[in-house]
Amino acid sequence: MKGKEETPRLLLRMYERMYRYFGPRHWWPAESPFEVIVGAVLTQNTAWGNVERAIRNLKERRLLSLDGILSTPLDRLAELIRPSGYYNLKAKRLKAVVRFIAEHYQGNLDRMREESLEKLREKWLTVYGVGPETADSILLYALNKPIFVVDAYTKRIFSRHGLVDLNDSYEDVQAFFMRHLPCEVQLFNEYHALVVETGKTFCRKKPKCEDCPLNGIGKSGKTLT
DNA sequence: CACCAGGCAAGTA
DNA sequence: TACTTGCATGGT
Repeated sequence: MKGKEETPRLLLRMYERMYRYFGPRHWWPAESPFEVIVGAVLTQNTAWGNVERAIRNLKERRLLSLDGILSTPLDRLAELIRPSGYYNLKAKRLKAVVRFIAEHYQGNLDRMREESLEKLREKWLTVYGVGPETADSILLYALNKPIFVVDAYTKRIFSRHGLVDLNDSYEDVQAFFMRHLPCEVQLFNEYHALVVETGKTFCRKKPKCEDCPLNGIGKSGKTLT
């Protein structure tokens, strides 16, 4: 009864700690909403640096567009995105994604933005290669819809602090954050970006927990793993 | 050298 | 519903 009511303040304090440590992340790093969508697929279980090369390859050939990806043969597309890993798989996924945008919205992302968050999420989840995190990343970072993005770092960090369970489902964890945080696009944008930065910096194989901005906060004063 | 990164789908029990 | 496996490059 009393612990539940302070969760919102705790989550905001953790946000403040990360923000003061790292500053604004300026996510998503892309020049256009379409580039966000492509990046969201390419970064699946892949380091962002590898994605940047793949995106650069597409840009150099001026193929980073709906028509560009639609008209590029599958093998050719796979070759261009090779640095991002899983390239055969991701080439198919990119094709499915651009087909979806073309067929349902005439290739117009502004039109897509007019639909409700709930409807869009449901539709994106039917697209081949688009799971919950990719769908939510697109909704938040390409379409500016207020939804909280969960990833592996989110589960690691917040389960370590005793706020969620490691084997909670994606939607469980997402519901936790959306229940306790103000529903604001800008907050969700910065929050997830800061979680990823914190995870990358302190929560990898050789964690330097002693400098983590989240140390000693909340119920578990322990360090991250 | 092994291990892992801003997941997902398909197959199995 | 809840595991398991394949997908693959590049950095540490």
